[in-house]
Amino acid sequence: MDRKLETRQGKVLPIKFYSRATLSVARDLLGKVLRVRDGRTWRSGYIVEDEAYLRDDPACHSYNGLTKRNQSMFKGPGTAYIYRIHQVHCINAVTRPGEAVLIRAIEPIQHIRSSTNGPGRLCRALGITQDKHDGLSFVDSKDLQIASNGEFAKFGLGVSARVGISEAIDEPYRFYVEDNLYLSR
DNA sequence: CTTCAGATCCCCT
DNA sequence: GGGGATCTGAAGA
Repeated sequence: MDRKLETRQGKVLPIKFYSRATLSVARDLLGKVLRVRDGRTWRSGYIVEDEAYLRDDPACHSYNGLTKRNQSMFKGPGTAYIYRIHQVHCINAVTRPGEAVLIRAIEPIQHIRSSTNGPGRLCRALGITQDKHDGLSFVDSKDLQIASNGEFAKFGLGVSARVGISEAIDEPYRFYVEDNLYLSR
């Protein structure tokens, strides 16, 4: 990997970053680097769209408590929660117990070969699967990380209702980088 | 441009 | 047995 790309990788976010109010974490994840190991290098992109899911939130997978599927949501701040829906994988960053941020779109940085606008598509582009990555820690894992490199340009913060849910459909818990070219839809 | 059905299977009730 | 934090392609306005 050349030096310029090395620099662009940035520093892994500490567990402290995730141990905060989920809405704050969702806002602050915009512009951070999501990366997945691909041999000697990374597949990576800037997070440009995400959604918060809270504990007392009918749209949240943990709303009815701990189950087999959502157990990663209770493994602590900075855990990756990956679930499948309709043959597609989606990735979340866990914050407080039972709360998480769904990553919905990334702007490609490195080794991205297919579209990344949408939670299912970005997981496919990065090679993220439930089998390989569910329950890993973004803080400790050598294969799955979120980092800050300080290079993402200043941006306007967009806020809207969440996408694709049938409960709590009006809550303004979706955050995105205004005018970014890689948003979903 | 927008809406809508279908795919397809794992998880939960 | 029913539905889903999705995606795609087809049809309509």
